[in-house]
Amino acid sequence: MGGRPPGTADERQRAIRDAALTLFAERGYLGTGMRDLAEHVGIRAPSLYNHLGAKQDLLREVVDEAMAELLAAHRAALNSSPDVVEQLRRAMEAHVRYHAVHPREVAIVNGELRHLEEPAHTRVSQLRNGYASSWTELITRGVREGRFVTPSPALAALALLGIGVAIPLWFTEEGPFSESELAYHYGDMALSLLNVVPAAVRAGGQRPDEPAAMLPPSTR
Amino acid sequence: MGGRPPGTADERQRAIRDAALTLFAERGYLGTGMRDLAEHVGIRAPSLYNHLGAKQDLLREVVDEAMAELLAAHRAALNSSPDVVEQLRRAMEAHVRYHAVHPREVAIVNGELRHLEEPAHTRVSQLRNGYASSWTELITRGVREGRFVTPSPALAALALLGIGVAIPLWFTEEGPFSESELAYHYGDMALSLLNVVPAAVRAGGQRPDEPAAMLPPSTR
DNA sequence: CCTACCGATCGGTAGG
DNA sequence: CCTACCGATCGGTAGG
Repeated sequence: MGGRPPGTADERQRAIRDAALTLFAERGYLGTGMRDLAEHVGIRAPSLYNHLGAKQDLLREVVDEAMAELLAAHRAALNSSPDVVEQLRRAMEAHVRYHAVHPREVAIVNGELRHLEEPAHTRVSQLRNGYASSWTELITRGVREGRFVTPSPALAALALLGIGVAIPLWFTEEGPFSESELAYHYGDMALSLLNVVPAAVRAGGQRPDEPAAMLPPSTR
Repeated sequence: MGGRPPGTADERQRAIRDAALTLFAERGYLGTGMRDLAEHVGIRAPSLYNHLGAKQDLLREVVDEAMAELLAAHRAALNSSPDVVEQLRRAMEAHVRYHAVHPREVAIVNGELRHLEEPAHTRVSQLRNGYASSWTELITRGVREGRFVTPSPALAALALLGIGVAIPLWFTEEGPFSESELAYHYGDMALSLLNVVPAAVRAGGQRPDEPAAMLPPSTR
């Protein structure tokens, strides 16, 4: 059975996956050798092939898991409330929280996707496009309901997505903000960017597309 | 003197630089071989070394030029007006415009910087940090003057930077927006995100940190 | 899990 | 500008 440092085959596989996450994020997919990966885990390179079929499998598994978790958090945010403003806030918090908590996954999904072979590349690209479309649809609905004021829901969606995407780029050297501070403040910023019209104002009978009193920076 | 397809040595050097820009952006620094570069230019790989010292030189030159142009556009925006709101708008427009017009340079600066060797890596990293600091200082000044309302100038700065950084990521397949539309709309969004207080409201004697009437989406 | 090793490809040089 | 070629390193396999 298993030796001492190794542990079970399952633990090994998780250790390899974690090493891939760290090294692919730090050095890139092409910049990471199987020998680097093996050394990180404490074995020799050929032994890795007892746990995986090819280097490419590691990239695919890491990217698949990352996309699944991001999309699950997004769906949960959308299901958390019937109110479009609250949905937007929670979706932004989930987006920011994911990017802050999973910098390695984000770096890989945003930077190494081109090294993902077909058919996985096309499949993951469609998931990403679907994510962006969901944001555009959410904002479009908010505009239709008179709660958001923005000239282009698609551009606003890309702006909000970009805010999250950049987090790991600028926070490589452990910044001064916690994950929750980031989520909270960026949630507010998303509402500011969309010029949110408070429900009370709408109910008060003002025309929705008229400039309305601004929310204070924090609504909690 | 020069043959026909080649042209002058200077034209060759520019052609090589342009091929590096395209290929480093598309396939990454490590994913681009000297043979790929040579083929793109129409010569054999060893002949490249009549025009450059090493592959690394190409990366350094591309990154240096990109940073210089971005920073020059940023300084021009800051010098365009004494008004902090106008400075912010123009800085955002310059930021967005650069990222929309130079997707290859942006992809390389944001994705391949880790392959830049010292001392260039440290030097360029400092330029980037200086750029981010300039944004934070601009927003801090706007808050101090009562023109912006935001709980953290640093986080707001990172958000605005992120909006630009993501543009080439999501616009790989030629989107439906022009460079000028992007700059214009994102300029507005930046002002919304910062809860801009119009100069007229300030002059009217309201307390600067009190929630004020919101600007309409476009101020032009 | 290891050692030994393979064919391919890499950046770059020699020499003209 | 070319052909010929070098040493190093790559992902992966053989065989136990």
